[in-house]
Amino acid sequence: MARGKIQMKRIENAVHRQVTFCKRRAGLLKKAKELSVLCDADIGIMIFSTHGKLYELATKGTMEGLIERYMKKSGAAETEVGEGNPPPEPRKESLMLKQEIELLQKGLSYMHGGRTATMTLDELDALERHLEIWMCHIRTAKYC
Amino acid sequence: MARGKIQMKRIENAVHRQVTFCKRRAGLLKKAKELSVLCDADIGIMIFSTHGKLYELATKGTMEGLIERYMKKSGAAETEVGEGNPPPEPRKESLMLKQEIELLQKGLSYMHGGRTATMTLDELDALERHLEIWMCHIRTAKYC
DNA sequence: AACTATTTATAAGA
DNA sequence: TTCTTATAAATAGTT
Repeated sequence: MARGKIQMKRIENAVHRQVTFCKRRAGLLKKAKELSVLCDADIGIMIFSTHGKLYELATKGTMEGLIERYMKKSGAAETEVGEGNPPPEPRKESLMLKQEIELLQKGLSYMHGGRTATMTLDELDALERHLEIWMCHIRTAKYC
Repeated sequence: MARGKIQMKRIENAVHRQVTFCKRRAGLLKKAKELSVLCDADIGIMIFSTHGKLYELATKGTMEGLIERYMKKSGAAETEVGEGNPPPEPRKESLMLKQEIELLQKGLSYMHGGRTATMTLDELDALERHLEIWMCHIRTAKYC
């Protein structure tokens, strides 16, 4: 964009690439802040460099807050889609789903929280069985 | 930036603001794509308009994938919360739990419903990784 | 890190 | 909304 245009492909020279990364990253974040101020928008940006370093911007609140907002948006869309296509036995299926999710939630909080939840051996067995089945399904789905 | 510069503050005229939002949003996303290509970076952008509409960009994989990566980088809260680790920050922990449950719900409806939900390969991979970790935890819990 | 010649983005107008 | 264009801003190559 100056002293000659450049090809839109990965810059091979590593030094060159690093310099451009710094400059353009600064430019991008500046533009984002401007857009946020001018148009009253909330913007979150995550940039992972080639070597995994993270650069971030959240123009309002924290990135976590924006991520939560994002999850709600995309989650709501999924629920709508799911309800739009009624599967074979909706009532039974949703009941089973609910139970499985309940079990898993308990399992997750057990694992994460450590001491905040307790599970009986029966529940642990049930969860393990479920996990095995789920994993089996996942692997089938992946390779089909 | 043309035909006169503008003040860096919220544009009061609503029509004006909307036009600028469209133009600059497009500009920002273009710049992000360029940075991603030129410098081999992975970038996620979330833009919430004044009225809550979401615009997003993920230059690699899905936004969920980038969010997961973000959580790992920024949070001490790893997916593998071992007994030895100190308790993670409560806010981050609950956010991660929420994300994991959301992922699993999607996975469950995918398996049960068959065609009601679709999952990307990235999401399937993520779910499989989670299931493996969960199963490992379960087995540890059972025999201790 | 600073400097500019150019390219790119865009504010205002049509 | 889309196009045009004068001008502001960003930046590639250089020092």
